[in-house]
Amino acid sequence: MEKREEFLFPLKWIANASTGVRLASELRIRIISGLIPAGTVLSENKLAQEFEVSRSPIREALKTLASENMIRLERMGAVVIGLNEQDIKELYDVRLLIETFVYERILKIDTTKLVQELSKIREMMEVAIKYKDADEFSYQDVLFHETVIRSIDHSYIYLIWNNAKPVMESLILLSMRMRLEEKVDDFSRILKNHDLYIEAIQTKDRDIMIQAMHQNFDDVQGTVDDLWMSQQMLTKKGEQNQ
Amino acid sequence: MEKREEFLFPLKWIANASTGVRLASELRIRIISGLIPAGTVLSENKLAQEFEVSRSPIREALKTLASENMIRLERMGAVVIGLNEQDIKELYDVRLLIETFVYERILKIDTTKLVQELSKIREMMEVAIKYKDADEFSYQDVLFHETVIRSIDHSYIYLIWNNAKPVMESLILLSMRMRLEEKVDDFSRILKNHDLYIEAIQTKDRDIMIQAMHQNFDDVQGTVDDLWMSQQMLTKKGEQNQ
DNA sequence: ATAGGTATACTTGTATACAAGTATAATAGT
DNA sequence: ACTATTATACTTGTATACAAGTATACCTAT
Repeated sequence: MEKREEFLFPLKWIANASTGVRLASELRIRIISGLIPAGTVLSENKLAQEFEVSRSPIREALKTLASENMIRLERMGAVVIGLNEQDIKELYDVRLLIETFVYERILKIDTTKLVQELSKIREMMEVAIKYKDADEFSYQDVLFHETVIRSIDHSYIYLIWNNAKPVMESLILLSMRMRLEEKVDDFSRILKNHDLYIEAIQTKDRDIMIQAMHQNFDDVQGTVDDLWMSQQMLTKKGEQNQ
Repeated sequence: MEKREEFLFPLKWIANASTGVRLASELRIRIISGLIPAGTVLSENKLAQEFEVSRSPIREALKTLASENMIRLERMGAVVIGLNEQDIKELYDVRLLIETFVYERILKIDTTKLVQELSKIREMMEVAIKYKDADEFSYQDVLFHETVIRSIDHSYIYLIWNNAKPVMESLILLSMRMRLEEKVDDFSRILKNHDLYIEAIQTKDRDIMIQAMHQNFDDVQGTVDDLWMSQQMLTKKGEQNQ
């Protein structure tokens, strides 16, 4: 069997991280992309061989993925669960739930600094579009929402975010990569959506926030479609490499 | 230094679990109870010596605790964060958030079986009171809420629950142990509160659910007080054992 | 006395070794 | 042919070994 050295996850995002964290990121995105299909049984030993590391970081990665419901640790082997359409919708349920809660808190605090920070990120996103850098765009997109969530300084809400973030991040990443090739216009639409978010935070106008969230929610169907296409492409590519 | 073999966490709950999981449970409850105070720096080697195990399960436990925000993994040692009053309130924020979401979904499904299951758990709680078993009562209490949450079959909401559950469980456990000694009447009040939950689910009457959640929320202040007393007692006991 | 460097005793992260348990397959007996 | 048993090749969980890096304390030179 030919070894595949290609990594799906941006290496520079995890360059300083430990092997365990890096492995988790790579395995996660392979699972979400469908490159490792649901139902696959992962063995610690085989993974260790494949990635040429010991079982220690592999175990660490598998524990992480299990806590994200990406895999299910069983007696003999870790069974891949992955993400289906339903899961993605549920993931966005949670994000909507969190962000609604966060927004209610934001209404009570001074948002001057937050708005400034978000504006900066927004411009970063614009630059990312200009240079057609889907990875950078995704990074800034996730950072945008993380910044909003962190602003209310609520440790358990942030904990939930941290739990959902890796999956969210991979999902957005895959979606954006697809759109860059097929639906470039989507990027400016997403940018406008973020403008709306900023406006809602600045004006503290609930209606605008609802509108922003609604737009974001509508975009989920797109994400689902992109993921499906991404899976098709990757598996085809995989077959060619056989 | 004299070795303390006393375990705070009910051993029978984790008898079949791996060493790593057992250690996480015990360390968690020691941190929440204040027996291991915030700011303490935990070393993997020292913990391994203290519990007479290798570093492998210790590392596993520390990773788990870090994901629950109980500790913060740093370059040199794991720093204990613990729970302050604010954290507990935030934990209940999340629970309220989850349960509100869950209830909205429950309104749309058939609840016959759920109500029956909850009634069973309610009776278990009654038995636990009768035999003055605070641990059993806590177990059933947590199970009650978990059963409600699981009923809507939402993987990510359940994931959040699973992330918050261990801390919640330890918190309730400590609180119930205290109340058993000082405020026995609280138990019947909690039982009535659960009756209200069941009624709200059965009748699908939002007002009753709001009332039930409100009562539960009011109880948080009690939990905070109990925890504080529990911490006082345990640290005193600790000093005596020195 | 103080600044700078070095030795030392820690720390974590990863690799390897071993033990106990489980599924699979081959084999022996009927 | 089929069933039961045994051998084997896996699996995970835990212990230990090693490597690389970091803080502390001490020691030396000025």
